Amino acid sequence: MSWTDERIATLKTMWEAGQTASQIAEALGGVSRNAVIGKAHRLELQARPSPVKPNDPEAKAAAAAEASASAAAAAPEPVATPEPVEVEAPKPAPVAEPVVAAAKPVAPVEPESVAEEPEDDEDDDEDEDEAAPAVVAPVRAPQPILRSVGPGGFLRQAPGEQQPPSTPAPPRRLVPAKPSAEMANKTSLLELNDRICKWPLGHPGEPDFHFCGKAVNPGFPYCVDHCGHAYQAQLPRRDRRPTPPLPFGGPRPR
DNA sequence: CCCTGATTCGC
DNA sequence: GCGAATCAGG
Repeated sequence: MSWTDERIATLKTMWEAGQTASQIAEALGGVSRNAVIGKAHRLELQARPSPVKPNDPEAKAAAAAEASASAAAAAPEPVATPEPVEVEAPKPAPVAEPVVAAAKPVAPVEPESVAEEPEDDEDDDEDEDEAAPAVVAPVRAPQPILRSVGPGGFLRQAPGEQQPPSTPAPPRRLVPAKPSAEMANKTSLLELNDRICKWPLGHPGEPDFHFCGKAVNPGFPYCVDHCGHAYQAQLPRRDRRPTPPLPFGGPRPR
């Protein structure tokens, strides 16, 4: 498999959405997790909290110098470091769980259809083109956004808990228009934002996979209807439904 | 063990 | 440029 534009776009999107390399690899198909990571680095996509990342430049330099034993000739070590600098930023571990993955790249689209955005480019905020069919914002999400609810695990989230999106007006990017009639009115991965329902419909990778796309129940990632599915009171074990509904329709035949 | 991402290095 | 092998933390 080669890195086509579509595949690269999917990689970028999913990587930035906080999907793990494994998930991305599986969604893309035909590539390994390593391939995804390698490609991501080559694309200079970067800086996802890594388990193994050394973030102390000093230590890193030292380690490097040590490792390359006789390599470097002159490496004047900056020994002067009066203040221990706290570089570490507290990073919330990605909670990416059964996160929804993969917008299957659809048919290539003709360039002219996404040519420009002529109108008044001034849209300093929430005046999103709600009804606008084609072009929407990027999935720039600081943290993994999508959570689903497993049969036993109920992810509760108080409305106040959710960070109000600190990026109200991310740089607007153009995404390909819906190339086919089937995809019209379907909300794709590329169109998710903070105020539309992210409830997945269908299965990732399938042609008609899309998201609910209705307006969210404020403070939640889903619309009111789907919040009803996602957040349920914990029932006593014996009273629980024998087959708790899975958000994605359960395991898929492989 | 499993997972994760980073890095290296032969191709 | 690509990705398997390897490393290393959780």
